[in-house]
Amino acid sequence: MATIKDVAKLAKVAPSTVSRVIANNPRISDKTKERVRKAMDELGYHPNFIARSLANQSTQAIGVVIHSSTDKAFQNPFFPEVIRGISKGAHQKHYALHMSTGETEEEIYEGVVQMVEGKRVDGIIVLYSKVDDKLTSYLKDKNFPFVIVGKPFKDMERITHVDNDNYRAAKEVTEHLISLGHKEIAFVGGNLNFVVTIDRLLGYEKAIRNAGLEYRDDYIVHEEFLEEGGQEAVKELFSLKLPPTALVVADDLMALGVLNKLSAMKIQVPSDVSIVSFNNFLLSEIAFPPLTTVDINIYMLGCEAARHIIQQIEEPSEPVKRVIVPYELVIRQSAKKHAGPARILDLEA
Amino acid sequence: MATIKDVAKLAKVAPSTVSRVIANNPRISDKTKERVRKAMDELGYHPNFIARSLANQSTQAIGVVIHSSTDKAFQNPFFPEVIRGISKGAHQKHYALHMSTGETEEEIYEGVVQMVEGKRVDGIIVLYSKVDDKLTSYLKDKNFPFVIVGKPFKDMERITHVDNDNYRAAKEVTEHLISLGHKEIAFVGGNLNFVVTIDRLLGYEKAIRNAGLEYRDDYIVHEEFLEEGGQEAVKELFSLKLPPTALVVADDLMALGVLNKLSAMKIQVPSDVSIVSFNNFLLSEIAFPPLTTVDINIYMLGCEAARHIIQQIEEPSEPVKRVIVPYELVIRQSAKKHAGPARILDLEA
DNA sequence: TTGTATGCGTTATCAG
DNA sequence: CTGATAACGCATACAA
Repeated sequence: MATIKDVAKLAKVAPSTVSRVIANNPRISDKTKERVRKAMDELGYHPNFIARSLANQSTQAIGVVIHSSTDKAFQNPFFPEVIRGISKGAHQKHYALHMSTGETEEEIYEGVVQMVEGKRVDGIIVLYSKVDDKLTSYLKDKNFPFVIVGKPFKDMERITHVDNDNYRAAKEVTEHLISLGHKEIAFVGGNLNFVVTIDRLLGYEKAIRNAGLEYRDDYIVHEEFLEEGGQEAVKELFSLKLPPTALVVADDLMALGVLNKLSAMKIQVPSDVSIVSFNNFLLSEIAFPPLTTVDINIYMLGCEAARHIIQQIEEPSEPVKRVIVPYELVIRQSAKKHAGPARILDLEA
Repeated sequence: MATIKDVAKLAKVAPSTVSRVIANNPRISDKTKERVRKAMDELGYHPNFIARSLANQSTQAIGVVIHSSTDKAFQNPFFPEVIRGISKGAHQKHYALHMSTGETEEEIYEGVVQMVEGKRVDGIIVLYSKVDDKLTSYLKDKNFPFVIVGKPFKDMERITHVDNDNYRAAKEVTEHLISLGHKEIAFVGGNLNFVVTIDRLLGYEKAIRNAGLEYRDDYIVHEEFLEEGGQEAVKELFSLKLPPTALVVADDLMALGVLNKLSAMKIQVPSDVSIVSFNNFLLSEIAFPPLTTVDINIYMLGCEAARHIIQQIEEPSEPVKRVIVPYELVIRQSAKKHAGPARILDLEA
């Protein structure tokens, strides 16, 4: 394989000159540039990235960290979509992606330490945010460039992150349900260790309280995924003396699970119960009924994360930033005006 | 940051000795090993991966190539699941993953060339297989280690690949439908440029012909995704003089789209029409009705791909291999015995 | 069993 | 504008 020296020899210049041609250094005459370039393709020369990285102390690669791959939620389409966004942002600046996953939390932590200490990446994007995360603390202590997709559990003003305003989105979506005449609104969320779940729950609560509705603990359900356990959860929700007429579900995939259980229980959506959820995956459009959902713009989340980590890498003095990606309520057919008993109550009032 | 020299100095040995300790070279006395190790953690030393790569001519990283990220199919859960498998296989052997994506086909091709020529990876896993693929030819010509997930379009016996027997799976699943009494069976597939689509179509055809049923062109529909266009496709299928009573759908996500259109058209699954599909995503279980589908074991597909590319990297004389991952027909509720007019025909016969 | 010297392919510093 | 030369951090052949 041709090296810089071979090119130098063929073009009858010094290796350093070739290096400068690669960098398109303006202090090289056009004539020699020409000559060197000719030699380069004559030899099919491509610079060795590893050698360059060593000399440069920069890899042009950004590390991507995802939570444990054993997690069922891993099959969530959030992942490919955010990667797609990251790729876009990274590609523009000629950065590549580097991943080191593991099964256990400890394994992934070790993997990240390896990539940081081993200098395999210039910066890191953490694709989740959870309570008391060891990794975040490590990165912060090391003062290694990183950004979080989501809201940091702590040190928010000291960690660059890109997030949606999940609190407001949840509030808004709940208010949407309220404006539709619903009063019995339940919340079906995911793992409370993730900050996003907390935010959405809080937004839901705020809307409920603002509207003067009762905030009931038995209307709050948390499930990793709507399989066995979740089945029970939904069943319980609808065996309450006062079952909900509407559901705020934390994620489209979960909403799909809810839809399934409901169908099995002969409960119709949206005529018997309305559902709104989050994320707007491709599948939320092809669900039946198509889901009314909050489009959180996952692609942009990824793209911005990439742009900002690169900014931080290339300009270390860059201040900490909080990037809020806009969301949009996409009205489809899973939520509609409440037309049950509660309405009658309305008329009586 | 501490280097090997600092450790050497502190432990009062030569740098080369430290290097040998890292490699756990048996020719170093336990006593000095001890001393060096102590120095290592005293300094918080971690080897520099880049430097090591340069000296070694090996990066311990494997490149992962996915098809154009603009593709809608990118949101397909196949992706995270196969990555999960790859991670598993790679992690065991201490390999990391490297990705370089692009929007256009040309961009991703260039990205791969960069990672190959730039020596950023030791081998490559190509996560798709399509007709006349430029990339495959390049890798083959370069004689660079790579494996394909799927069946190579050509040079099958000269390219290591891991695949399902999609032909047989499709045949079997079609026969399942036939055994259920269906005679009007349509095929809803994806892009015919992908070998997997071709294989599944062929298996379907074989089963149809074996059973002495008519192979009808108007029963074959191809859609990227069941959005606008697909809506039409399904509609047309069911406006035929003799509409199908069962559908073989090439992918669960598409099946979900079909389910949606059918619901909208008031066609019931499985009472009016049966559906079987492929992949067994998480969502196929939570669809309504839960999908009868072929579990192609995506995780194992990824895991085996990783294992074999690593084998090929570490043992270049390793022969070309064809790895067939088993599939399994998962019977759920989207397909059942045919009980319509065709049955009456049976009785008449 | 350990140390010395050299190379991996670039970039950067300093002369000229 | 261009050429030597020294890093970058580690591995390894050869010596001892």
